[in-house]
Amino acid sequence: MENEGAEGMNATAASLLGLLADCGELTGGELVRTAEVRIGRFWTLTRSQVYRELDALERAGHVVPGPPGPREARRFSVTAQGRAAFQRWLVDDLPGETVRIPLLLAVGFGSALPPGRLAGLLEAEERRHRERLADYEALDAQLVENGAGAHVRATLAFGLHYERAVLDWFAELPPEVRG
Amino acid sequence: MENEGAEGMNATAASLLGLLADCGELTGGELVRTAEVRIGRFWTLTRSQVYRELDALERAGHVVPGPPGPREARRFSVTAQGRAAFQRWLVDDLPGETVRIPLLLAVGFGSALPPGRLAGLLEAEERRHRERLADYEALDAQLVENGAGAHVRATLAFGLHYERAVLDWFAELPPEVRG
DNA sequence: CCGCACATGTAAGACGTTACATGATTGT
DNA sequence: ACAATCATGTAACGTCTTACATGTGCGG
Repeated sequence: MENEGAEGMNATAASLLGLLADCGELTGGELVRTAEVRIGRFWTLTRSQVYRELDALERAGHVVPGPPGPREARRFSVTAQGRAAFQRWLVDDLPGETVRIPLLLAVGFGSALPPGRLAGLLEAEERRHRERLADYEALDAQLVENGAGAHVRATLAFGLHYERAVLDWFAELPPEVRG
Repeated sequence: MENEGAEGMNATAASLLGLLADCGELTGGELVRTAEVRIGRFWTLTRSQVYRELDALERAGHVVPGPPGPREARRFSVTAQGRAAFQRWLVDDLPGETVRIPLLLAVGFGSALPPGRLAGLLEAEERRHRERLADYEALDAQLVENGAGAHVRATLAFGLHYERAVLDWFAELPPEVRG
């Protein structure tokens, strides 16, 4: 009945609880792949983080491992205590967003660049965003067909809005900036 | 004429070179404050990072300190070599954006929440974004009056587009998600 | 002249990333 | 049965964050 560690949980660990609460029993690798689909580019998880946090969550009693399968792979499931901790975390400790955009360094300090250089950077980046938007749109159409839940579609909708905003921004850049 | 360390530069160090190239001589504290104004929420810098990277940049010959002022505070300025390294970094090593949005965890896994809880979270977050947008708009008007450069305004424009996109997304959330 | 508030610089720890060794699986 | 391929788990590293000690200028 120990409630230790409930307060000191970080966002990465919390996201694992959310995934397990939603998807049932998963191994470390499955968690990584599932996260990519469910929250994609706006919530990254690497294997190293997953294993480290699963350890911590197990010690805190928020998850329990099933029997070991091939290659020591254990399926974890969330405990009732873990579920409660996740909900508390969402309400009490939800951190703000972190956004870091190196391209803005190039734009903000672009006046120090030889003319033409910035244009190339912008072009490449714009193409990447265009591709992402197309991917998201295809994925959304697919979700609609499969009758996916509103929550999943809402997270994808964020991606759609984000990519469109970035592309709008590109389109509005004045000629002086393009160099 | 040593060109060591040119390749192993990280994004934080690079941003300092950009700032120094653009603003002349600055101390550590001034760098932190200037960064807040120039690239704001989309490029965060903490004091610890700044001092660590200034050390590295000095060892690499990319910046040189002026005479010590009060409390050992030295004004750094960028060298010709540092300028060149910054430009190379922009073109060759510019990393992709990193975006991490904890709120999307709440939305994506919100079906596991007791009804009503998610609505409160969304409301609070929406208010924050509305305030930020208002701040950006005021700041932009100010920049126009002062006849600021196109590059500075372009970075701020990103913030405007971003905040509007987030608010649009909020507005479009279906009732099922609000719980 | 003294105390308060603030800014500076530093150090320790938490977090995220990258690169590696090892164990399974597929196809031939 | 063997080789090639891929996934898994781990360890080492780099970066970011938080919290602290120290020094400085301002107001009484």
